[in-house]
Order: sequence, then C-alpha cells, then structure tokens
Amino acid sequence: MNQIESQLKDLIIKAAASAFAYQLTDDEIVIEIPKEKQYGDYSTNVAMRLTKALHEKPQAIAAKLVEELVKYSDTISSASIAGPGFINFVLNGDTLTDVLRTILASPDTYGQTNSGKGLKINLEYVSANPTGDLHPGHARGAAMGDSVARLMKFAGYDVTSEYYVNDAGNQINNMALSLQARYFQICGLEAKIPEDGYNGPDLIAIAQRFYDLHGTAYRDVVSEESLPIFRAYGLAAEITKLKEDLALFRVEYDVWSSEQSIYDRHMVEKSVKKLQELDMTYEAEGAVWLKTTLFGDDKDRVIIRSNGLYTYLTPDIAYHVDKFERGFTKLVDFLGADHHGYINRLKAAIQALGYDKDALEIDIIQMARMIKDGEEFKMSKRTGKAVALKDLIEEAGVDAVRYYFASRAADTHMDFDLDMATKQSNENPVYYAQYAHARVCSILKSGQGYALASSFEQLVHPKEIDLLKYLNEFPVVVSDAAVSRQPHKICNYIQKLAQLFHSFYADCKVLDDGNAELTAQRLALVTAVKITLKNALWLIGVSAPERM
RNA sequence: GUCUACGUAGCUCAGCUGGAUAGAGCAUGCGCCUUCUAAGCGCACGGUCGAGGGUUCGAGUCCCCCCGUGGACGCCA
Repeated sequence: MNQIESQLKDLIIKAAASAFAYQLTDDEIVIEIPKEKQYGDYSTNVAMRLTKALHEKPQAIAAKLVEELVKYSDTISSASIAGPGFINFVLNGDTLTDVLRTILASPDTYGQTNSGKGLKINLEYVSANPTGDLHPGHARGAAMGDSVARLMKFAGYDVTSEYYVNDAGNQINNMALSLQARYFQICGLEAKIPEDGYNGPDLIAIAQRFYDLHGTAYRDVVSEESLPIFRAYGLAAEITKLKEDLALFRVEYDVWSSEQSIYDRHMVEKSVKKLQELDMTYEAEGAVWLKTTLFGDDKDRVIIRSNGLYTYLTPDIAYHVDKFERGFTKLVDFLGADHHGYINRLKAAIQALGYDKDALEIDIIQMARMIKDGEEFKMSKRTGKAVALKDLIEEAGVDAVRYYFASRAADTHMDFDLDMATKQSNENPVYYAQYAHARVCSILKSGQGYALASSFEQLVHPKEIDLLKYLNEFPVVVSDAAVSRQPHKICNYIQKLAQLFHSFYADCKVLDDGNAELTAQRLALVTAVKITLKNALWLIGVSAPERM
C-alpha cells in the first residue's frame, strides 16, 4: 500500500461513515490511476460497488461521498463525479511530492513493504536432475524463482529458496554408467553409453578431469566395483556445475537439499509408516498404493513397487514433510508444465498426512519452446542435444536473458528465439530501462555541484507529475507482484517508469543554470527515479549500469 | 479419448479481486541532435480480444459449448 492510496482510502472510509453511516473496509476500495489524464490523478469506483449495499444509484452515492470528500482540502484539491459513477481526484502538490522525501531518506528500502507479515515460506524451483547441463528451458524457472524469492523478501516474507537435488534415483546410476563409459573411451577401450544413459558433452569433460586425476587406475577394475567411485565423482561434479551456472545467472539458493539425505535420515520409511498408520494405503498386485483419490487425484498411486523399491513420489513426499518439519507454514513449488500431472498426487499425499490443502502451492511454469533457424529445436538431456544455459548467457548476457524470462507471465506459452537472443539486439526491452538508469547517472554526474532540494513546490510540469504519481505506485506493485508471484509485473513497472523518465527528459532540462532551485528539485526527482529503477531491476536480477 | 493451461495489432506480449474510448515494445511510415547520453523523444498506421451462446448497470476478464495449440495421462524420474 503506498502512502497516497492509503490516505485516500482513509478519507473515503470517513466520508462513507458520515454520509451513509456505512463502515467500509480497505479491501472494498479500489484506487487506481486513470488512463486518461482528464479524469484526474486518482480515481475510485467505490460508489458503483456500493450500489447493492446501499440500494441507491451509483451517481447518487458518488455525489454524497464527494460532498464529504471535498472537505479534506489539505490532501485533495478536487473531487468530481464522472461517467457511470467514478470519483476522480486531483491531489495537492505536497501529497504527491512526499514520496521524494521517503525515497531519498532510505534509498535501499524503497518499495519494501510488510505485506508478507513475516510468513515463513519455502520456495523450491528448478531442481533439475544433476545429470547434465542446465539448458535455456531451465532458465525460465530459474529466472522466475529467483525473482519471486527476491520479491517476497522485499515484501516482508521470511522466504527460503531451495533446490532439491535428486541424487538418489535411477537416473544417477545411469549418469554414473555413462561417465564410466566416457572414462573407458578416454582410456582407449570400447565402451558404449547405455541406452538410458546421458550423451551430453558435460560428462566427457568430467570424465577427462577424472582421467587427469586418476589416469588409468580404474581402467581394468571390474565395472561394478568402480561404479560407486564414478557415481560419487560425477555427482559432485554435476552439482558443482549446477551451482556455478546458476550463480552465473545471479541465482543463489539459501538451501540445497539432498534426496539421499532424506533416505539417510529415514524420512522415507517414517512417512510411509505414518501413511500406513493413518490407513491411507493398501496393497494390491504386489505393490503398496496411496489412496490419493480421497483427495481429488484421478487414481491411486503406487508408493512401493512390487520389486520393493520406492517410486519417485515416495521420497518426494518425505521431502515435503521435511520442509514442514523445518517450520515452514507454506511451501511453494515451481514445476515445469511437463510435471503438471504431478500436482494432484503430491497435494493429495500432503493432505493424507494431515497437512492443510493450501499449505502446499504448486505453480506451473509453461515450457519455453526453443526456436533455432525459424524452427523448433527439441532439446534432450539424454541425447545431449541441447544448448547449455552457460553458453546462452555468454552470448546474450545475463541481463537480457533474465529480463526476457522475467517479463512474461508464467502461464504463457512462449517462444525463445535462440538466434535473436544471441544477436544481443535492442529488441530486448531491458536496454531501454537500463538506458534510463544510465541517463540519470549521467545527469547526476554533471550536476554534482548542486545540493538536492528538500521542498518540491516547483515540480508542477505534467511530466513531473506523471513521474511522481508513478513513483508512488512502486510499493503497491512490489506487493502485488510478490503476493501473486508474478515478477513480470515488475518488468511492466520498469518499462513504464523508464518511458515516463525518457519522456520527461525530452521535455524538461534538469541542469538549468538560470534556476538553481528548480535544478535542485529536479535533481531530487531524478535521483528518486534512479533509486526506484535500481531497486526494481534488482528484484528481477538485472544490473543497473551507470553508463552505456 | 480424459485431464489441464493457453488463444488479444504483422511479430512478442501487458491488461491490477468485472469498470471510463482494449495498451506497450518490435516492425512499417513521417518529423526531432550547436543544449544533461538519439540504446532517446513526438506523430501516424495497425484489433470482430479464436467462434458462438449466457450471467448484469457493465465482460478481453466470470459460466457453458465448439475450434486451434502446448503439456500430462508409468509399479520412469
């Protein structure tokens, strides 16, 4: 909630109380900036929303509210009725410029709110298997997840970001076998990558490092005996590489969780046992099934196969229990759309264990189709046919890639044109926003001799008013983006703020030798723009360059 | 076939719990640098919001049904 909106809401609540003896709440009032400037600085549709409760026509309600509202002339310079019953406000200058004092007083925290109320949240994203390089398809999840983590921290949540490493399943054996085969090949032996193995170039590099370390020491050892060595070595190498690539992408996790450690701590047996005690399981066809249909799943799911092994679901259930036991009140998972069918069974399992249905929220991130030479480029870790995230970053730059992925809502099917991305063209709007920041920096550098103003009565140009209003919006946008976990709202904000600044720049000269006071006031304004842009860019992991 | 998302300008996408004449970038066309960065500004062009019904003061937004696209439908992970 920004200062202006909460002020206006308070006034509307008071006005409704004295005009109708009706007690409004904050949630019932929507304040917005009208698209058309002729409708004033801010507007509300509250009169229309009250028609049912008050049994009067919206215009009549609006008229009575306005009668009350105009009394608060220290905030509102005018209030009027328009169209079907909107109330439009024009504000006093002071009301608008207060935001500059706020921003300049604590630059690093502008935009922070307490919307999250310290709620302890766990946010899991990417969690790709440690069996190959991250590719651009993972980049969307990484960009989304990291941005949402930053957003939630900014909005007052106590959020922990987490990567679940599947280091215990079948796929790790296949990775180890593939690595071993690569090693044998380097040793000059005939060796084939197993059918379910991994053909990626990363394993060749890891095998080479292994060879450099051990030479032919494992060349003549029986495969079964050396496999655990390759397994451990490969796993460590893959995980290190994951961390490095993500760090390169400016993605840092608070916690890396290991599936193996879930097993080692007997979390899996405990969870299964508890499910059995709660009578949530049954045996059939030699397997143990979980009654997920009790909680809306299409069919019951196997948790212990007839060969005695667990399915993927089982340790994952235990892992989520582990998260709850670490004290999180809410778990959020970001999954790719290809895991969509997994949502119901996992949520069902959580409920079977007695947790609240809403304690686990799973957001689906639609897949990004990779386009190369105008055609879809199918990628697969198994065949090794893929572009590594690392290569993409090197060619296109972290800023462009992160902005691109952050700027689209998670539920849109998007195309990622590899050719365009690597061209580093101006088609990516990130440069527009960064340029605005660089321009402000340039002004500030040239205007070093001036002090910033502390009163702002001369900021009355329409372009200045637009900027002031929009600066006021930032905390609302952050809060909204955090609660809805939609970082693209920050991108929209950045784009608009940059546009307002560029437009202001064209019309208003900041450094004016003939008017020191106006210069000082405008310097304060552009400093506030710089701070806000920088904070907004930080939220989506994009740098704010001083010059371009 | 079933489930689940999506379909908005030539292209990529916004559109805040239903609100005023549906927006932006790119592309296209025309203007603007002796003045703080032209990676910029201004103007123009561009739409049956996939089709059809319904709900109400009001629907791109909610409901139903078609059409199209992606994804998922394992005792794989």
